[in-house]
Amino acid sequence: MSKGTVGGGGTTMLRRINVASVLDAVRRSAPAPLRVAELVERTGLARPTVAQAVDELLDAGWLQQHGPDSADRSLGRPAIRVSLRGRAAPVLGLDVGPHRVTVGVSDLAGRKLSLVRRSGPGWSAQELLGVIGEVIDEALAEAEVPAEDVAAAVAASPGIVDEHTGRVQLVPSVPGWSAVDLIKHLRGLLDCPVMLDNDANLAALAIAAARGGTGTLLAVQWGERLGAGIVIDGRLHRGTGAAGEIGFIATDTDDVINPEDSRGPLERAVGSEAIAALGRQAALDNPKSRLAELGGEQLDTADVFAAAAERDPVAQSVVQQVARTFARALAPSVLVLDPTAVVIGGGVARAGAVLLDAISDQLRLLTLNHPKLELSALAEDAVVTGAMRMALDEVWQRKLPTPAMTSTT
Amino acid sequence: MSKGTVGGGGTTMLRRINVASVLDAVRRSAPAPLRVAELVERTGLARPTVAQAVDELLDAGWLQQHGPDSADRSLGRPAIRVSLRGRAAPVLGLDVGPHRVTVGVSDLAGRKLSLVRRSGPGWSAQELLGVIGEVIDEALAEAEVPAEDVAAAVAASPGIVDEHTGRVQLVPSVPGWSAVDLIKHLRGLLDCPVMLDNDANLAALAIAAARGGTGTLLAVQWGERLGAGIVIDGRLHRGTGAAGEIGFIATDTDDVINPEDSRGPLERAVGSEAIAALGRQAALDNPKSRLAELGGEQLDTADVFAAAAERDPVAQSVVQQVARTFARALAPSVLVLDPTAVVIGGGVARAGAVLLDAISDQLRLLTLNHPKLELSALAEDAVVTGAMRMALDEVWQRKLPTPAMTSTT
DNA sequence: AGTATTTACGAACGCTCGCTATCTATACTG
DNA sequence: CAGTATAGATAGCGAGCGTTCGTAAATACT
Repeated sequence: MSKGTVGGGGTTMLRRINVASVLDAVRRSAPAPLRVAELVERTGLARPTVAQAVDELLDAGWLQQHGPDSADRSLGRPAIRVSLRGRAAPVLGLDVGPHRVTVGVSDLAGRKLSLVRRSGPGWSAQELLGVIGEVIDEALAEAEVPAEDVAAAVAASPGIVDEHTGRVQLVPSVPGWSAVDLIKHLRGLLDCPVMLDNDANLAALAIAAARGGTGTLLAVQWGERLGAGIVIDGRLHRGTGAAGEIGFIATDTDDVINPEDSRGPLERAVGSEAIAALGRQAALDNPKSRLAELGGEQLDTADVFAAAAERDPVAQSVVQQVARTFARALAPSVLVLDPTAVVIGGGVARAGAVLLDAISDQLRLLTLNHPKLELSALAEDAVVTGAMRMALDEVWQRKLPTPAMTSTT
Repeated sequence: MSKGTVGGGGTTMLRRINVASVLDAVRRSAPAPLRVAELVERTGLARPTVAQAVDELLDAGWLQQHGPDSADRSLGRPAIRVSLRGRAAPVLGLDVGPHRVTVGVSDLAGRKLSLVRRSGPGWSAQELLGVIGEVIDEALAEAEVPAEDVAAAVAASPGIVDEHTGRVQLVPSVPGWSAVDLIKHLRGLLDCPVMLDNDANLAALAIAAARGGTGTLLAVQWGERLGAGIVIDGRLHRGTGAAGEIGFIATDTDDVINPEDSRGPLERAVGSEAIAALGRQAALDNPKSRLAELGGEQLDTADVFAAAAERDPVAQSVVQQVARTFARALAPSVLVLDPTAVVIGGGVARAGAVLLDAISDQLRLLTLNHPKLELSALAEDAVVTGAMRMALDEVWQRKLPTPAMTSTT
């Protein structure tokens, strides 16, 4: 450890700080271009200082110059305006699932340059690696970004991810997936920092970014499996690496976790598969119900919520039971975390208000401060958006304090 | 207009940064005095820079000069050594409870200057204010610190504390306490920044500081009531203000929270009062047990654990039941937070290994990553220590200009 | 159409600060 | 009592920021 926390030094360090300050100000107002005068205002620096910093950043390729805005009809000499040159450091986000691979490319300002999704009927681990490569190529081509320009990449994988080794534990559905070192594979393709994280974590990051502001967010991904991500003041909470694994919460007083089983008690109780099973049983018990009509033999999770929305009492009772189980499982965490909001995403979130209201009613009985309960607005793009978001954060964290290197492109 | 985001500026800002860097280095090695050469090493600055900074800090009273260490027999001219002058900014910590008021005074380096505790048989709100004033005076006198020198004060109160207004909700045992604006009262006495926080939060802060390092800590205070504090990488997690209220976790599938009741389900189930009641019932049912022998009519919580430690099966079964209820209540939060360690403090923590092992066994069945389970080493001083700690953090945060950019999103 | 006004860019000057290098001070060693 | 090793003080240099003044480019007014 050379220097402590506060990076001091000579005047060149001071200039770095000021350049970083200017760059940061531009980033904050992205994608709106800024005039130099505005930068002076926002950074509190003197004009020559800002001008010099802007020159340097233009040279290094971090900023791009705009012509005067024709719509801006103000008095005096028109100001030149600068904005982030997004292509300076495009980032890659991956969402790798057993049946679907999604790759997104985003520029430095957070603009989505491309998004490519490919579905398949359950790949093997080896096939999956091939598909990943193809989809990455496709997404980069569509975004017109050369592979060597990519500044950071983040991949989302289900299961519990070890932040450091990049290894994945507890993965369902893809045989041999935990043996694959996805990070190493991606490093071979990309030659840039590559990180791997839990899909629920990344979805939470995306949702938190979309909501904006500070506070604590508990973002639940509810599909066949259940996971959650926790974002506190914009930063992901990882714990020792397995934070947010709500799928393993016990629902019954006799439940215990079997480490061999890749699914946890709560997932078995209220995962989408379980909801469908409950619906089928209820339909069998009540053959004349709307639920039985709607679903027939291959009754689906969606059918349960559809029937409940039509006020079918049989379906409503199923939803009630699901909501109750879920709320009772989540309530302790809500009490302990006391989040600003709880957002539900994933396949089950399509159920809409029927489920949300039922959960909200139950949760109100079990918590002190009742957090806002919402459905995720990002739908299935949440994970890949969060992956890009994290990659962007990585780039900024590495580039902001030291924008010294002049990467001439 | 403040300086926006990142603190940049002229050379005077640079000097402030460097001075802060030096001060920070001294603080980190407190209470050990440092030679200038060591400061040069640690800060990475040049000697004249450090020397100038040290001069400035000596003038301002933040540092004090030591004579050469007679024990340090090294060659050459002996180095002058400097250390934090703790009296530069002493802080006050208060632990206000219904039956006991504790006030501690700490110097800038974290050394305890005085600790005064006064107990009484349940004060009214008005009496409590008077007692607080007296104990503060006493503690300040013992520490030989004039009241006007106090740089910050933090008070701990049970109940849920609103960080901003300083109002307290859900306070038991002290009639009219929630109507009192303790912060305002203390500001009248002290003329320095005053903050108020939950006692469990502050205890957690103290325990986290004692443990050191990073990671997530869940610190449970287990007495008649149950509360917990969460410390993530040294920083307290507050949520919207009521984080850590584990006492309100439901234990039964039919439990609901009654907002009128100041005690929650878990407190009613395994609070010290409840443990004693369980013990009494078990003793009645098994009059020949060691538990019944030990406890007699006014059987206490301590008796239950003592009998269990002597392997009395009746008492052990009570402990088992308590541990099981507690572990089942806490397990969801452990899954979600995935803490590095869970530390149990408060009166019940005196039970020792008997309880801890039982909880650990239960928790192992219900969680994925099993956190370290420990007893708090700080005993009853935890809360006031945490209060002083938070006051210190406040002082440092205000005094150290921190240009380490906190890139939040 | 010409002039005044407004706004912003650009360059020169002075100031502060930190770094390098040198010199002086002090105590232990032989 | 000289030699040596370590630490503290001092002068010169360079880098960067801030202030001030002059200049360029557009619009508004007469």
